Amino acid sequence: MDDEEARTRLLDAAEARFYAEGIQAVGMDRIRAESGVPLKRLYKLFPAKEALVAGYLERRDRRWTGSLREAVSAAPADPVGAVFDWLAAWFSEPGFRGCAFLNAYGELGAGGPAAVLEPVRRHKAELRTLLAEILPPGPDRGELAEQLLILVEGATAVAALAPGPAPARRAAATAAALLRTADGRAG
Amino acid sequence: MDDEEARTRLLDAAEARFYAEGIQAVGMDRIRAESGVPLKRLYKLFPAKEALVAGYLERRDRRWTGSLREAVSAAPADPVGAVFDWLAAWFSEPGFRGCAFLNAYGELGAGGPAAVLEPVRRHKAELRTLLAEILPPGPDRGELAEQLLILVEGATAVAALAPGPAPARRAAATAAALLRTADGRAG
DNA sequence: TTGCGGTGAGAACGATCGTTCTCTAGCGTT
DNA sequence: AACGCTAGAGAACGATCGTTCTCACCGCAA
Repeated sequence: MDDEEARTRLLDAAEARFYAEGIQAVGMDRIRAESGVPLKRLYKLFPAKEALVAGYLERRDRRWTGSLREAVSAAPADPVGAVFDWLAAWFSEPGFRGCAFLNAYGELGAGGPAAVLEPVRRHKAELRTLLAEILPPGPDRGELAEQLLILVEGATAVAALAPGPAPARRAAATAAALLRTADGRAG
Repeated sequence: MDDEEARTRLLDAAEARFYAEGIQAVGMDRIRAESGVPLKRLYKLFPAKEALVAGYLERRDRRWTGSLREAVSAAPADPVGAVFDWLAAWFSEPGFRGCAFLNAYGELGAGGPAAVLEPVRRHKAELRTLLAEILPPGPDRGELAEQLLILVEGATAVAALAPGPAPARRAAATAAALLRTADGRAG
């Protein structure tokens, strides 16, 4: 097992445990046991738990945002609908437990380590950008993107406590009403 | 200092620290130091940390829901608008850091102690009920309440990372669009 | 064969956690 | 004055945390 594979196994274990049980609730020894990577190597690749948490969030962000971006690209006729379809599938995955980034932020607080807070902020900035990109250009674009963001976050928060596609469907219906109204105002 | 006052001071300290820093990050000794209540009395009033956390969430739920309910009652002409005005004020409070219940749920996970999970679920059920009550009767009432809930949760989640009244204002505008559309469909 | 740098397994360390125990000081009753 | 009860202050306990250290073992250059 080379460093690359060890790194992957560590991040796999970290993501599974941190997301399911919370960050503080999972010790480094659990990561070692679940990944099969010796503690010494763990600390060579991630010099402290903080680095492992940051690595977990950064990799999850790349995968999450990349997957959403793919889904949007695959449906150029209705990118907004694609976002909520994608959310519905995500909410239905076994073990879904809300947004990993908001969970981490809620757990660590605003005074948490910068190496952890920064991926959280970057993740939300990327989501904001993506939502703006799928809206038609116009003076309301930024404002509408912010409103879409609220719908996405709201559906995710509601689904965190009651998993399933329903919150995504409801948010999609709300988004449709919102965009219809905006169209009316614009045209 | 009788038991009643000790209890209040303990819950005050617990709420301040747990909300600001997270539950696992705050030890019982910090609660003792901040409240001025001896450890022995603390454990007499709350036999374990779990009980203190449950007490914190339950009291916060009563205060939070009660305050929102008051604001709604005071504006019978526009109760939905009152909800988002109330949210805007909440988001602007110093130290605002999102929904205490979702933060606790995210931190403790679905496998957390029932004494903690139950107040979280009850809080969300109460909010759902309150939102349904302020909507005009009709076949869409339940569905609209769920959509309002998504807007409330979404605004709260967005404001958690960027405090201020803006997310509440945007959610209010979205709610207005939603209700206008629903009116059109109904009448 | 001898030495050596690096690795794995896991013990060890100091800190901190939730919780309990010890000891003492005060107070009301007789 | 002597007693028993309660409560405060804080030490103590066992567990667990993040992190480091020990030591035996390996592959490989001379």
